[in-house]
This record gives sequence, structure tokens and C-alpha cells, in this order.
Amino acid sequence: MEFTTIKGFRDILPDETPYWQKVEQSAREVFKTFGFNEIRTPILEYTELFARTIGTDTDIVSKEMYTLTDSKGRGLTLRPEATASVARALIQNRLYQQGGVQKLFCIGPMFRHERPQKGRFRQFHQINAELFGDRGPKSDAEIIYLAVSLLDAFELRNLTLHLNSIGCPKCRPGFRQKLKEYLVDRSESLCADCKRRAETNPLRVFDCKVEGCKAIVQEAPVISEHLCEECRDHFSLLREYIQYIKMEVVLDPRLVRGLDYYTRTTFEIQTEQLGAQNAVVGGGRYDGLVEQIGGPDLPGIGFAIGMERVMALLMERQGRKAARPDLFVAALGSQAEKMSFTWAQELRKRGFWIEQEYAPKSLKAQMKRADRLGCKRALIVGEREIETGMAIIRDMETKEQKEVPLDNILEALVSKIMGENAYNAR
RNA sequence: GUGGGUGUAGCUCAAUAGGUAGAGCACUGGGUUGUGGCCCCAGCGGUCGUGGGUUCAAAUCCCAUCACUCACCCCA
Repeated sequence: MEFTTIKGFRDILPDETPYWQKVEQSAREVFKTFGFNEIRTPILEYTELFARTIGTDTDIVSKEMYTLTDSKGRGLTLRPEATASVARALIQNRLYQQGGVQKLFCIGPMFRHERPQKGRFRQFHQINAELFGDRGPKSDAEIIYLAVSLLDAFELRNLTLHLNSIGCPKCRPGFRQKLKEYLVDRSESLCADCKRRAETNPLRVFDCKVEGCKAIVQEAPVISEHLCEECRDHFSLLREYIQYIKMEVVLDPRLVRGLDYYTRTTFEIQTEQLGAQNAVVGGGRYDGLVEQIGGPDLPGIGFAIGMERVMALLMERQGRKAARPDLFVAALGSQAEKMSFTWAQELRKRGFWIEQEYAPKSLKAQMKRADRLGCKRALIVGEREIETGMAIIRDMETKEQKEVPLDNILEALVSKIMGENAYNAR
């Protein structure tokens, strides 16, 4: 094959697109009830925007970005996530001057140059929600309820909310230092990766799956016991707000997210059914982000839903009823083909789904096609019918055939289709 | 970047100790000169991922390479 998709990129084929349409549609409905408005930002931004917000030490920025250089030598990058772009748009367009909180969502593709595997692609799609202008914790709870409501609208089940607070610039450095000392003291028992992490990014050791490291982490200092007073109050109030959530909630002190801009609340919604890539939603608070890229001191919180992961969960369930064409138009002979072609267009103007064969084929072949397409009924018209002035309409399930006069055939067909639909209540 | 698995027809998969490929589904036509689903018959369809090597002979053995896939890492 000469041309294929790029590794980690894929075609979304017609057997899958109905799921995407359903998810996007119900997402828009839920967003409306929470007062979130859609924003669409470019997928290409100046590289510096992502470097400064996500953090130069993160995997995303250090090795996963699709970056190119423009004719003036400036670095451009395909967005690896949406929050930085939305924050940039908020500042550039002065949206915050409208007062109150800004609630925005966006849906679209993201790009990360990672090794693809189940549930992970180089081009993938996210549904993003961002709330700017409130320090919480009520807005934290609202954002989490929004995420839960979206997944509920998608009819996903068996999900678990994982929740943590990773502190703020006031209390995190102290905890980080304490953890680092603890880990370095025990570095003999850590795996090679974690020895390195203990120095560079000690919080990441919490994520390690090596047994020896897990044991050490069990006894390690926990962030929730080292939060400053403000962070502790924030977190406990949030937990009060979300106690009625209809989903298993796990307080997970090991939940450390990979983007530098997070403060206080972090959360993930996970499933057991997707293999290693178990996070369907990831999010958190980012109170310093807007200021960091030259905007006002505006707090924010948001999340991203991985659409491919949602689709994978939806497609595991089957039993979706395929839509069926209203009528197959079967014609025999050139005169009948031309006449019935026009009827097909007229019926479509009235909103009906009409199928027909394009090349001249035997009636048998046309009936077979009608059957394969799942058509509810077929119109049969040939030279014989043109002579007698009566066409045939056949019910494909009961095999019952009736004659319909050619002189007001459209009305006859419409009432036939409508009549049956009234009973079928499609 | 690191490891494992898999590459044969449009799809799902066979092929015995090396002897130059087969089935089901799908598609086309016929049995039914103008009537679908079931059945029967026939047909269409493959540079056996690619390149090289061993051999009289390679889908099969060896080497390389590419692709897909799962996992590590990290994340949606």
C-alpha cells in the first residue's frame, strides 16, 4: 500500500461516526445546562505557550510535541492539550472583562508524539471544560459534577472518581522536600527510574508499579497530611460538596498529574475496561496559569475527556439498532429508470430515505440490494407497470404487494410510508 | 526510547517432516426469461508485509527491514 495514515493517526469510519455524533450532541446538551459556551481555538500555537504552561520538564513538552518552524524562525506546535490555548484566548480577547466567571468548553483534536497503544493515539480528541474566575471549592465541585454528568449522558457505567489535592505554591515545596529526603534515604530499594525521580520529580514515584517501590510509597509521607491550612479547608469543603455524587469516589494520595500548572484539586475518572490507559477524564485546578502567560491573576479549573476512550467503552456494548431506508426504488428499463429517479428525488425532499440501484440490473439483483440495505419496502416499476399505469409496492417483511396508480404516485407512496411509520413510531 | 506478539483473498482464518496456496463470510452470475432472505452450482479475488540468503524446490528455514498490536514510560 503506497499511502496509509501516519502512525498513531487513524480514520474514523462510518461504523464508528454515529457514536461520535451521539457523544458530541449529548455533550452540547449537558454543557448548555451548566452554562458553558463553546470556544474554538486554532490547533497550531506558538511553541512557547505550551512550554511555559505545561512545563519544560514534563514528558509532553520535552519529547512529545509536534513542532515546526515558520518562515521567520518561530516555533509552532500542534496543541498537545487545550487548556493553554483556551487561557490564551481568554486573555487575548479580554473575555474576563465581562465579569463573573467564564465557563468555556471546546471539542477537537490534540497531538502528542507518543508510542501508540490501546486507548492512546498520536492524534486524539478531547472534550474540554474550563471555568475561570473562581477559587472554589464550590466551582471545583461544579466542574466534577459536570464531568460526571457528561459521562452519565454518554451512558457510561462502572467508573471511579479518583480525587486528590496536591497543594499550592505555599505548601507543596515543603512537602516535596520532605518526600525527597524520605526517598533518597531509601534509594537503595528503589528501581532505577525511581532513583532518578526521587531527585527530579519525587511526586512521580507515587505512580510507580514496581513492587519494591510500591512498598516504600505505602509508608511515605502523604500530601494530604502536609497541606497548608487553606488547602486543607479547600479540600475538605470540596469533599462535602461532592458527597452525593453517584459514583465511587476514591481519595487517592498517589494521584499526581503530569502537567506543571496544576494546584490543589486534581482528579481522574477511571475505568477497569480499557487496559493500561484507564483514565477517561483527567483534570484539576490551575490557579496560576493565566497570570503565568501574561494575564490577570485569574484562577481556573477544568478537565479533559478522552473521546477515543469514551468510544471504546461505548463500542464494547452492542445491540445498536441500525437505521433503515424507507423505500427502495427498483426500476426495469430505461423509461422506468428515468421516471422513478425523479420520484426518488421528490420523496427525499419530503424527508424520506430512498435507496436505488445506479447501474441497470435485474429485478432479482435489485431486490437483493434492497434486502441487504434493510429497506422496509420496495417500489417496483417496469415497462409492464408503465403500460398498465399501476406500479407495485412490496413490503419487504411480509412480502405483501399492492398496486399504486402512477398518476399520483408520490401522494400514494407518501401516505403508504407515513401510514406505516405512524404505527412503527420510529 | 525499551520489551513481547502478529503479518497469507475486502473481512476472519487454514496449509501437514520445505514440494510454487485453501475455507467461511462478502461480492458477481446462474438454478427461478420481472421479485430479496434459506439451499445448490459457478465465477471474481492473493507479487503468502518487503528485501536478501540457504535449497533442485521456501508461505514454511536463516538474516535484515517495514507495518500493525500489546505492555513499560507517560497520559485523555
